[in-house]
Amino acid sequence: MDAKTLCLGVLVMGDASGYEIRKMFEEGPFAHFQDVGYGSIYPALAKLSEEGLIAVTDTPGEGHPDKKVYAVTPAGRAVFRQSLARAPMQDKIRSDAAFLMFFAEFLDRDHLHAVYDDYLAFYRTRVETMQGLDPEGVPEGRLFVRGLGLAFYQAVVSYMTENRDRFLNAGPGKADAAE
Amino acid sequence: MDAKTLCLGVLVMGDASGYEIRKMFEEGPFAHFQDVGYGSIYPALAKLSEEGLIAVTDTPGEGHPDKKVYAVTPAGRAVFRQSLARAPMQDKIRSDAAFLMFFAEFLDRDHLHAVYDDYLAFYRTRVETMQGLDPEGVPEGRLFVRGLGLAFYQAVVSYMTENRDRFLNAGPGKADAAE
DNA sequence: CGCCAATATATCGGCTTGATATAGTATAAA
DNA sequence: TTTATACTATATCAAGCCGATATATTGGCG
Repeated sequence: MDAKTLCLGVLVMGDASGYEIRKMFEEGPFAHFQDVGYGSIYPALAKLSEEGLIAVTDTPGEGHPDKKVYAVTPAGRAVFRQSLARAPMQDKIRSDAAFLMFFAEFLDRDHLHAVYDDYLAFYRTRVETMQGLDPEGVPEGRLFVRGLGLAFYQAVVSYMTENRDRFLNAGPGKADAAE
Repeated sequence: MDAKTLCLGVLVMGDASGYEIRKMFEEGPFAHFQDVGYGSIYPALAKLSEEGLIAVTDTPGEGHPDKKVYAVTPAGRAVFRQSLARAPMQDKIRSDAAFLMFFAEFLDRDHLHAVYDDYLAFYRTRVETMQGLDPEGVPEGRLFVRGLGLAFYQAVVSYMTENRDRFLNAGPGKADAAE
């Protein structure tokens, strides 16, 4: 999904500024399956404006720097729906921590230990945070996706808790002591 | 993890060509947590060669077009270990299918149905494929990461199987029938 | 013999990424 | 009071990545 579609997605749920859009992907409901940074959001909003798919309202002052609030136009809504109608691309997972654990033999014990526990702690926090806020009255799609994310995080936490000792106490392996 | 480090990772396990490196990320042991395309691999191999971290051997003929087989040098091995020593970046998941399901109200029933079942079928196949090959004699790290990937895929399959009817038969929702 | 699939290398435009710059506001410590 | 820190907010940029595409050879199938 390109940045333009992601921005439209946030905006069909309600008006927002670039900064607020970013937060949706950093901590909000999209945080666990999509990501976009400012470097993609601002150019995307500019293009969407040019194309007449969103409308801007300038809001200066009000206890914050000037703010540009964007709203989807009917044309934007139509384009968004068309984007969703296309077959989705395959999921992509990028885990540097997994890559690192794959090559456990190349790391010294302490570092591996630290990485493992940081990783596990991170996912544990994620699970707790998600369980904490129990959404009500939201459309079925949002509930479903939240549950999917939670199931995924819980699976990681379970696996890593159960296999921690076996993995960390495995023989040193000695990748290549030489060099 | 940048393309150079990913290539080094494959090469420390054994000599390979660019094409073979790609396959490691397409179907091989890295397929479920990393990805690199030719557009990153070939430039990376060129740079690694320049820097003396890998060595090339040209192998023409032999029942295939000419082939360049790369091998890590001792310097390359050292650099690889240093790369692993750096703190890993946060995991990143990009799921267009999840984004689509999040906005289920915007899709017509048949399309949503089709997307759902394709997605579920894809993960079911993944689980079966991974269960099929039971690796023996591989280092603990590889076993552990394979198990982690399997746990994740199984969680997705379970959740999607259990919640399928609830999700697909939920009220139409009517995103915005107007327009 | 033609056709398709697999092997193999390589490039390129467009987009994303991560870092950084800039600046106003708010809170609280020194 | 001044300083520092954090948050809100927009914006840009180089470096690198992504997906598509070009090119060419070998092997198998009907």
